[in-house]
Amino acid sequence: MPRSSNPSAAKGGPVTLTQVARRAGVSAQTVSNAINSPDMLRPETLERVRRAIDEMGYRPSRAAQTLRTRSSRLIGYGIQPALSSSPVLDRFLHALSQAADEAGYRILLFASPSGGPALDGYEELLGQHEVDGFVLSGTERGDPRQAWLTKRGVPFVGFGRMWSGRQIGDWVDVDGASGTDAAVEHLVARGHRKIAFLGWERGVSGAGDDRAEGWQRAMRRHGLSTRGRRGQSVNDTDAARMAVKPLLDAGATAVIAASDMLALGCYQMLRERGALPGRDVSVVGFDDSPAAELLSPTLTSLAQPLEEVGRECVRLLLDRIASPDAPPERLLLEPSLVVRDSTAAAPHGAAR
Amino acid sequence: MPRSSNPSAAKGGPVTLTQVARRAGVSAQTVSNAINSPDMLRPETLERVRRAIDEMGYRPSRAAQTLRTRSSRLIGYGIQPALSSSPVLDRFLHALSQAADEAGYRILLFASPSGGPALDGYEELLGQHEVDGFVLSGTERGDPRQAWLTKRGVPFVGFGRMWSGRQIGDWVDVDGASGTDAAVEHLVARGHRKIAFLGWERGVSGAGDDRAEGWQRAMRRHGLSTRGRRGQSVNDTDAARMAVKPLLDAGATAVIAASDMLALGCYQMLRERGALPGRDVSVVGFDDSPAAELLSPTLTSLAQPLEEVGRECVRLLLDRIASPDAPPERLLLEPSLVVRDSTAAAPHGAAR
DNA sequence: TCTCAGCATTCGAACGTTCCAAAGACATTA
DNA sequence: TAATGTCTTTGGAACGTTCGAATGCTGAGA
Repeated sequence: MPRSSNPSAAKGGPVTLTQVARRAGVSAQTVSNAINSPDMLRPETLERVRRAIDEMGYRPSRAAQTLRTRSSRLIGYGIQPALSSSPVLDRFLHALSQAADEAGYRILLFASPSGGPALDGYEELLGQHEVDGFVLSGTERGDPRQAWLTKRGVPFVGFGRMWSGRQIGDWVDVDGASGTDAAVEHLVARGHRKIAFLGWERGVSGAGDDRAEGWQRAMRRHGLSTRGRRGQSVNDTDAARMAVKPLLDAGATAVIAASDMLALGCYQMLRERGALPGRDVSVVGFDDSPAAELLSPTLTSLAQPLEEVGRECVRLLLDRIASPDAPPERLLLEPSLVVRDSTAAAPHGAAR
Repeated sequence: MPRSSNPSAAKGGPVTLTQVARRAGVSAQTVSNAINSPDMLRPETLERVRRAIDEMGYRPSRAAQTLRTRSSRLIGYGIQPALSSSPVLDRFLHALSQAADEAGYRILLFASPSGGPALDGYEELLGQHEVDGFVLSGTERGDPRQAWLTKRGVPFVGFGRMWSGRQIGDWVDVDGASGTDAAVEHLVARGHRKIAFLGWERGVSGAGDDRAEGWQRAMRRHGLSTRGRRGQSVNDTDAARMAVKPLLDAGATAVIAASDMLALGCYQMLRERGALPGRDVSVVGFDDSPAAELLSPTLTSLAQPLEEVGRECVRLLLDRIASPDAPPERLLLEPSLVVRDSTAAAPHGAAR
């Protein structure tokens, strides 16, 4: 017999444990056991209970479970207004939500006001015992949240490491340096030697410095000079356009940008000079934003493994909830280079 | 005495209603009343109870409230992978979350699989009585969710109207036609006559057809011809680049695009022809995505009032929860034209 | 036959809140 | 004084689940 489509709406309120128990001819506790520790039951009884559950379309009430077990199976996430306008956050949120679902948890959103993360929202969710833990993102320099949560013994995981001071708590992050390093490898393999880096100003963004660092170390490893090959700009196509100019003037045959937005600025300057990205100068972006695929020529970019980040955030958080005193766990994941049309072999004669 | 910073962590479990009652020298019920219907208490008693609540840092347990009142004060939102890659959704989510917070509700996320909205997630949340209602977005032609939810009597509000068949349930939407109409007005006031529209293919997107419609009616109102002024493209800068070419060849001095992405394609084609957006040809985008401000020249674009949409979604949903049988309410909000550098007076001599 | 495990199941209580009905306090009126 | 009414407060039960301890059942060993 197929499960009836919506028994609970048919009459009265929702189906309860006790009703299922009556139907299966067992006690309520046994039905509970059938769900939570099935191997405690005699196979025959289990089968009978399961049939009753199925026929009646029973679903345990989350509220009652939460009340009794003191665990809501909810993860709090403070959503910030997209000040950084990172194309990453909403994809991350989907990945996070999916990973949580698979673990039997859900994401509970609350609005974090703009202008620095306030702690009020966290306090309120905790006070009402609504969540079992938090996932933080958009962590800034001197972010107070980690210390605050640690002090109260609240489980949390950050997406993003601490960029200043000592590390606190668990986190998952993407290894930006390793990404730009791989981009250099990719370009070197295609004959490029004069590889420039276009990033943000030094010191304002930990992630930005990290990405520059990877480029630098890979260049050094190949014995290539980085002098005069590093440009700085704010995250704005026009500023990027200007910042990339001296790099091109110095003969760079490839540019690695710290974001797709910056890469777009490179595109504009190249167009102005009558040069074609890919054919004349190779360009690599960072984040693999939706635009990367839509630009023409399509943009080679470093994709953050957001699904994996989401999965690992959930895993680390659940581990932390299970054992609050275990040593902190930190995970650095590799971005992957998505090669598209904006990178190709170095123009002949420019190789050295 | 200031409220102690974290009483519940100090010792034992969280503070309960009964503990507060004991301290204030009243019954538990009275404390409950102090919170839910304060004017039932004698002012003197109320004051005493309030002090106790404050001193002990009491917060009601959401789980117990939910169990007793059968209302979780949670709103479900099925988050979809950003297939449309609309820059709108994460800003909407923040607005929604904020509006919900202000009404004492919260947003509960669940992952909706890609490739069409499946109903499983909705079923599961309902079965466990986790949410009081849903907010839908990314509604497509023939979306089954509205009918399904209506059949089970579940409150919901859509962000986006039904584009095919008859309207079902409450919704809030942005009046795209009114937006493009306003864009035409803006351009006409600056002397433009040959105003083209670059949209998506007819019939694939209700919102797209709507935006075209507004352009068309405004043109007609001003006695301007639309023949040969409408271009079609998929949402891709390269396709847009090609699609806008014949429009420019036909002498258009302004282009209204159905999305910022399409507008970016216009920029590219203009650059190729040595023309400058704003000075030579005016361009208007749609959605006011973060990129609009970062392009150079900055892009005039139609901004959706997302904060208002979020607020109204919550309001309509709560109304629906309060009175399930009230007639449906539908709201069409106006986008606002954000004027930047890509629109200016028509070049002299091209005015007619 | 009796005792002792081991297993499967059940019983009673508890989680923290709100609903409902009833009790108490107090002033007003007959 | 007793009856009536209004305003404030209280007691007991219930929401649906899981915890901990206790029960009944079965067969092995003495």
